[in-house]
Amino acid sequence: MRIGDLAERAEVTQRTVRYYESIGLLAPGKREGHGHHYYTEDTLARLRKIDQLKRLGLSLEEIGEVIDLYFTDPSGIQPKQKVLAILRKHLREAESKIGELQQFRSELQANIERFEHFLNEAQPQ
Amino acid sequence: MRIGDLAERAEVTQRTVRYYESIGLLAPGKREGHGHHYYTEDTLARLRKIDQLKRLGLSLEEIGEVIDLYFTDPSGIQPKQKVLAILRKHLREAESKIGELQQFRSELQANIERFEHFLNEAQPQ
DNA sequence: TAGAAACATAACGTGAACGTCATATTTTGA
DNA sequence: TCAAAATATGACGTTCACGTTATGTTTCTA
Repeated sequence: MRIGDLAERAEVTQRTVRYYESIGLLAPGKREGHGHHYYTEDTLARLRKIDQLKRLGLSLEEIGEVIDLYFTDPSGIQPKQKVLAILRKHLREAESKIGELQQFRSELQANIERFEHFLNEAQPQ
Repeated sequence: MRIGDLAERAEVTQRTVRYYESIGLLAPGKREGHGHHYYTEDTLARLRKIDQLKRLGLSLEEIGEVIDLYFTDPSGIQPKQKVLAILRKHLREAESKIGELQQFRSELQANIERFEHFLNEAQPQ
């Protein structure tokens, strides 16, 4: 199939397909000479796997580190272990961000109180 | 004074001064003809006020919305009220982000458990 | 009155994942 | 066979606050 069909079936834009090709996430479709690119069902499966991993919150770079395993490890264990490690890292990062935001929030609250206090002094009543 | 002194006393780079001028946060220093720009203590005070507001977490755009009040309202009440409104908005945004991150964290935890479960089934022992 | 120091201005780079033209070529359908 | 549809390729835009060259001009100092 050509890029139009591929993109439609994968529910992405043609731009996305080309972008993935440009960053090496997807092999460019084969072609004869300088004509159009032709893709197979394998490319479609790969695009769908990419989307699935994106929905888990992986970046394209992280997806690039695991995607090949999905198509080389027949047991499916290796890719899942790697994804698991990435998810655990994300969990740590999320918890760290939550902590930072909570810190930021309490600083904000303190500053708000300072301003409120000042304005109450300046404008009694 | 010229930009070198100004930047040094304000503890910013010359690039920062010029950037602020380019986005209208700072009036360009006066000059005669095509020579150098000359600044006064007022500019220095303005840069210090900008820095102070940055440390409260305001973006340059938000600072642009309040900075003039600091130099036109002698009571200082108006700018503080506006900053207070912005800080309250930041507080709401921070709380919202915390909520989203907590949601994200629990989704991550659920996914991690799924993966762990699968891997335990596949590789008993 | 040079050479040095300071300054002015322009322009690209940073990060992620594409969106959105613009232009040129290929393939298809009548 | 010729126009229309699809595709290929390139390049700029998006967010924020500047950092970092690069090149040319002005001011200062010995």
